[in-house]
Amino acid sequence: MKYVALVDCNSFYCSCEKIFRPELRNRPVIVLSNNDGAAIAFTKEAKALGFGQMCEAFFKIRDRVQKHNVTVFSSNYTLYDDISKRVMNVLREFSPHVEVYSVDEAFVEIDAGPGVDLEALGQRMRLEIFRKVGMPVGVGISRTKVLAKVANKLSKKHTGVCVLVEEAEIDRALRSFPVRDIWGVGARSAVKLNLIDIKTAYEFKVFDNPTMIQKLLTKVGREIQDELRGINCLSLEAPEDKKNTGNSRSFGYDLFTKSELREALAQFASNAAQKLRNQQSVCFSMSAFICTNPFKSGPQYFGEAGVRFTSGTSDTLKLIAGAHEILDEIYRPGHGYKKGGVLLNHIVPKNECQMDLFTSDPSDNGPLNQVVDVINRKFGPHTIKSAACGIQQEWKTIRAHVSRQYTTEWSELLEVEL
DNA sequence: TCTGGGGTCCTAGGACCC
DNA sequence: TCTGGGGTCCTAGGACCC
Repeated sequence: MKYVALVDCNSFYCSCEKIFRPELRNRPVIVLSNNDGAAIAFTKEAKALGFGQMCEAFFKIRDRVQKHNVTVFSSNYTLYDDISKRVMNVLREFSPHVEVYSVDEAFVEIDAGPGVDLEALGQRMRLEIFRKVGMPVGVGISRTKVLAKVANKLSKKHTGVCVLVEEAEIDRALRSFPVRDIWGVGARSAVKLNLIDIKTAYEFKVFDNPTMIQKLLTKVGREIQDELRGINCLSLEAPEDKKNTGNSRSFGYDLFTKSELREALAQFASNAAQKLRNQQSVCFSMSAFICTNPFKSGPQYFGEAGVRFTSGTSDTLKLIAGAHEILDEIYRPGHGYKKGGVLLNHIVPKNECQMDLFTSDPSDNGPLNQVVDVINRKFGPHTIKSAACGIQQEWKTIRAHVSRQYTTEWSELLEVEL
């Protein structure tokens, strides 16, 4: 019999920070977004103090944070990515079929004979992950992905593991489970369902009018309904190459000059190009945008445009040139720009790339990009880069409370006093 | 002063083809 | 007054996820 487990890390970003700061055990911790702008992750101790509203502006809660002596971190994605990889590797010891769904959660296919104690299996997963990585997780086990998500949510209230396999126990759980909390049912869909008097997951499960569900929630909604009934519609997926990718950031302060924006967009284009090369792909078009700060009063501006390439490319220099071409088109003097970004579209694997009639080699600047990648992999990102990205990068994101690269930089390893 | 970043999928409608 | 029928591809927009 096949089951699916959803394993997700508790307060993932905060828990990553706490691994290396044992004195913070049972203490309130908050992690901030890029630019230290908003609070995005909270430990349960922080939530108990009344924090926990996702994306709340940091400046609005700063006083309360100090008053309650909450420890604050800037986000340290290098660290979080590395811890994430370690957690996923432990899960692979339990099953060959692991779908990494996000940085902090994964679906695990479990092939278990009758009589296997799923509860005990879930507990073993928790223990192993905590022992090997130091990360607390919750485990939900059921028959479909959607049900495993439900079980996972309930696991937080229990012992960290929740198994929903028997029809009767599934129904009991669904009866007190709001539709809005179902994976895939967002705010909009929940309103539509409430309007036809469907408030709980159980009412959704037994609502027998597929045409109506199709009309209200499209095919997506119908599949969720089937999954609630124990019918597998969403199988575990192998990781696929990204179909779109990009890089965007808020700036540390408002940018007014074109030259600053040129630097920033060059950096975003470089980062995006790097992602593309990491997955052995090329893109045929790109777009870029710059915009003003929507939280400020006064005239707003959002400028966006795109360029196409006659042949697929993942060349940093070509993408930087593309970003600059777009900037010439969309830049309007006089505005203070708060954010910008670069998006790469029409991505295909390099070896399936259609060549154009006039270019003999699709890997433009191939050797140059290759050697740049090798150097940066060995000596750290940004060791070598295009001068267009600037040296000082004054526009860069503010990270006043960032922790060390404990696991990815020799110079920042944890020191232990004996 | 200060307000995140990066994705996926589905559908409707327009452009275009014969 | 009356103006074909059948198809594909692309894009924008909506909704959702973490």
